[in-house]
Amino acid sequence: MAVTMRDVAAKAGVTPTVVSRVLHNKATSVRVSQATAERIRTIAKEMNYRVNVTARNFRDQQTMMIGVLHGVGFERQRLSEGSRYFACLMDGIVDRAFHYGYSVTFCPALMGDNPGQAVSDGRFDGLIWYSTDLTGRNTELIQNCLSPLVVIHANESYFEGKVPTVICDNYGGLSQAIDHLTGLGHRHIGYVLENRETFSEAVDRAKIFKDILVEKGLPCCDESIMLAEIGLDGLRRQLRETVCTALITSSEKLAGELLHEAQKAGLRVPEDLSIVGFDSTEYCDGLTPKLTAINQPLQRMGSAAVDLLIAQVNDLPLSNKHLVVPCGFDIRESTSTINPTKK
Amino acid sequence: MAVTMRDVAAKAGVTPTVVSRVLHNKATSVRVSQATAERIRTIAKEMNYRVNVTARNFRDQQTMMIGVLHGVGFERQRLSEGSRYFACLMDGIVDRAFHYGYSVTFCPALMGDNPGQAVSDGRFDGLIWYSTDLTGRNTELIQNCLSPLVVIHANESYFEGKVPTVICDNYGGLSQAIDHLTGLGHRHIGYVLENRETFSEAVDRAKIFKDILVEKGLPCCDESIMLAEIGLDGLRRQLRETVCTALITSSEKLAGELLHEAQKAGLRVPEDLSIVGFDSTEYCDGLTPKLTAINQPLQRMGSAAVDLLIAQVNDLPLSNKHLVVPCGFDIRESTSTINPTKK
DNA sequence: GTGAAAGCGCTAACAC
DNA sequence: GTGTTAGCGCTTTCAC
Repeated sequence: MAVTMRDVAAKAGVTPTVVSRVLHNKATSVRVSQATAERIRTIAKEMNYRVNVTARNFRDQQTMMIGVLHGVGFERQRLSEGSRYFACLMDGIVDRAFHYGYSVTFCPALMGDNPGQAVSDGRFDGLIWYSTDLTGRNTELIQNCLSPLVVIHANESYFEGKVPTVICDNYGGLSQAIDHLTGLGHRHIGYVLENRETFSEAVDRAKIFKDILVEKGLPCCDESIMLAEIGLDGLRRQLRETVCTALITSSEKLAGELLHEAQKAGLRVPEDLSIVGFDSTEYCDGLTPKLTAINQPLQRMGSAAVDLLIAQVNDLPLSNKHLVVPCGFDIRESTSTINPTKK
Repeated sequence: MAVTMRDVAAKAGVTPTVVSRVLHNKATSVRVSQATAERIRTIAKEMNYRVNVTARNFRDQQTMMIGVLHGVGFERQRLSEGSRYFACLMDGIVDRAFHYGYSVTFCPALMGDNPGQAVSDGRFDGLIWYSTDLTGRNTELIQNCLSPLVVIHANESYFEGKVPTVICDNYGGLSQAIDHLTGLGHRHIGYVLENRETFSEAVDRAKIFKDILVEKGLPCCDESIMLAEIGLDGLRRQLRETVCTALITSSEKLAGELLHEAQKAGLRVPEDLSIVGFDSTEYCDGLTPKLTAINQPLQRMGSAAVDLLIAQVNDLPLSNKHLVVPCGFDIRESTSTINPTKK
């Protein structure tokens, strides 16, 4: 097997303690003779000794690893297909974790149906929870978790302010989208979200959306909020029958599906219907037409979550443990003025 | 801190050994009285005991983790931008690793400039090396690595057959591309690769490409192989002056850049120039025109690498430790018959 | 300046 | 059926 410190010590005629001091002691007060130190270093090199980081971490009761999870009730997000939501988040998380010298791990126990053990057994110094579902079981898991953690897509009011959170400025993002659409002449604007009440932030955005409509004096009725029934006749019917001339969706993934369904239903986008997505990753550029979208700065949010997490792990003071990151707005091709020939 | 086995044992009036047996022993011959077992289980539950997986793994001298790295001399691949090359590989790796119960880790020590320590210090049970550079320093690193490993993008002949490898069938892939192009009437076909000799497989493909041209009796000259000088006048000059009516690139990333440069140089694709990429991820669908590409089955290659790795880690016999995965060919929009009006 | 001892949490081997 | 011992590799505390 691999050569250990004991082996080096034996060959150098000293104890492991000395070897440890020579090779790993942080600067101050090494108190080993030059000669011994030199000998040990030479021998270590000859024997090709490498410290066993796992053993050290075990002793130090740390792992230098961050775990990533989404809670239960969902499939793991794909990196290779569809929206780049998760890819953006991961790039942001990994960038920042590396900056601090931490690893980032995909763990089957964490991403399975029952992460209860893995979230608390010490195999991760901290966790980043990018949860779309902040109801029932997931709330419970988060609250009972023993490891330091940060939840992305939750705001301060979740978890009674006890758990650090990162979220984008949904109000600001939706406002920009609505202003853009009204600027193009739209007045009947709808919001479409996944037909699952467990998509917590999508639901929150619906509420915010309605508030903004009211504030701006735009028509706001039952029909302003649509639950997507992707792939079903229901959705196409909704699309054909709605009075809305423009729709904002809760995610770019949903916008992509909506776009597809609208086109299958014979609607032209943006001539007959303007669509605005949420997220605005490169995925939007690949759609036809390219998707105009509220820019949720996912990379920055991932990085910010790591900052919050590392501060927690190291007991650093946090001036604010609930981050709200501003949204941008990226105009592409899926929105336009209302076509007077509609219907 | 977290409650340990010792705590449970104390409360139950037994030794940790018994607790370990009751809670974790695999089925057979537990040899603990029903009563004791029940008592221990109850107490463990009450105390909310969770086994410390890190400690167990340390004792077992394993980590259940797979590390991913690309060797030195490159930046870490982005998941969120450009080609989905790395995203596909990762999805394939993670899928299969999870199937075996292994975690997959991005480790800064592994992805930095000097992975020498991390590749061998036991923090990973195995490594997946997706190396574009199989020259000098990286070859050395791979050969001196103490952890089990698999190299993606290397063929049997690298490392004297000692290191397990996964690669796509470059000959088959390039043949399909060339057949497709000749079928459209092209005879002068070029191959474009990154202008870096360290892109080992890109260089290998150039050789294979020329062999195929010769086999099929197509013109093959110095100009058949072009070194990309993306963003420089050089490339545009190459594009304008080449006799080639169709180009095959060593990667979809390069094809994307080439497409861009060609269009900036005033060439229409595919009317004036047909372009075929390599890889064929969703990235190809997002380009304009959509990129026709040789399909390197990256996800399957990632999964296959994990299979090879796990077999190695567990000392299972391997009938073949050099996998060659067949390529597909995806016709999209960037190839067509030769436009007689060219130039 | 160097060494001995102890312990991180767990489990396998070996008593009894 | 249960306990004792020992050790995975490392580092810190304390003694000399």
